Amino acid sequence: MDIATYLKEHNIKPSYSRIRILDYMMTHKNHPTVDMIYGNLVKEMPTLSKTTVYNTMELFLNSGVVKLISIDEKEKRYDADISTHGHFRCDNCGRIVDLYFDGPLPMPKAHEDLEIREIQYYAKGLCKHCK
Amino acid sequence: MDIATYLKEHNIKPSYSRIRILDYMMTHKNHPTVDMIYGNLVKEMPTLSKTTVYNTMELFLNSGVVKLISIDEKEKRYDADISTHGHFRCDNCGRIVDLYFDGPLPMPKAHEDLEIREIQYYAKGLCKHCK
DNA sequence: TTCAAATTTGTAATGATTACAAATTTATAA
DNA sequence: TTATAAATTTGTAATCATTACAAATTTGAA
Ligand SMILES: [Mn+2]
Ligand SMILES: [Mn+2]
Ligand SMILES: [Zn+2]
Ligand SMILES: [Zn+2]
Repeated sequence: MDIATYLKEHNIKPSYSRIRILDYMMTHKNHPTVDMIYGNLVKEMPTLSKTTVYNTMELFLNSGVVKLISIDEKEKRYDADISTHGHFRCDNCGRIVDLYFDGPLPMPKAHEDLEIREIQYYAKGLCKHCK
Repeated sequence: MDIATYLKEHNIKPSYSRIRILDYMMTHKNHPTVDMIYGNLVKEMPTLSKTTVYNTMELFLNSGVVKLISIDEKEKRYDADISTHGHFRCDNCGRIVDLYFDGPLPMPKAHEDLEIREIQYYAKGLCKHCK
C-alpha cells in the first residue's frame, strides 16, 4: 500500500517529511532511534530538523502508526510493525530482532483487577554474529 | 535472612548505606527509582548523597542483587526480587505490580541462533484503583 | 493574491544519569 | 596506638536524549 494513503487512513496529513520518515522505517525495519532516522534522511533532505523527527514520532505514536520500543535504556526506539511481537537486543552489537510466539503473546496469570492495554516482551543476550 | 549476610554472600561489603538501601528495597517492594530511595532514606541519613544511591544501585546490579526494570522510559527502576517475573505499570498512577505466569516465563519460537540471557515482560494499562 | 492554519525549524531548557576528584571512613601494618 | 593505604561516600560539573517554545516557512482555502 501507498505510504501517503496509509497516513491518511490514520488521519495524518502526508507531508513530505512524514512520508520520508515512515518510508525509512518501513524499508529498513531496523527499530531505529531518532538519531538513526535523522542521520539517514538528512543526507537527502539537508533542511530536515531533528525536532521534526521527534515531533513526527510523537505524532505517529499517538496515531498508532508506530509503537515505542524501550528495550534500550538510553534511547527510545520505534517500530512501524504494529503487530504484537517481542524483541531481542544483542548486548554486544545492539542489533534488535523480532521475536515471535506460537500463538498470541502469553498472558500473565489472571489479574481480573488489571486492565492490560499493552504488552512488551524484551529479551537480551547475544545474537548469532556475536556469540 | 540478615541483610548484611546476604550482601556478603554476593561479595559486597555491607556498609551502612548499602544495608539501608537494600533494606528499603526489601521492605517496600515498590520497584523504586533512585529518587524514591534517596528521598526516603535522606530523612534519617542527612548526609546521604544521591550519587551514593546511584553508585550502590550500579554495584547491586553488577553483583546480581537487584534487577533493572525499564518499564518507565524516564527513570530507571530496580527490583530486589530477582526471581523471574513480569511487571505491570498503571498508566494513570504509575504503580508497578508483579506479574506471574503458570510456569516459567514464556519463551519465543525457537531461535537457535540467539543466546537469550535475560527476559523482561512488561504490561501497561490501568490498575484496579484507576480503571 | 491574501491570509490563516499547519508544519517545520533552531535554540534554549530540562532532567536523569555519569564522570570525577576531594573528603571521609574503614581496614591494615608497624 | 599510630601511620598509611584502600574503600567508600560526597558534591559538583559534564553529558546527552528529550522537550519546550517561538519564529520561520509552507500549505491550502477564500
Ligand atoms: Mn519489531
Ligand atoms: Mn517485581
Ligand atoms: Zn550481536
Ligand atoms: Zn493506577
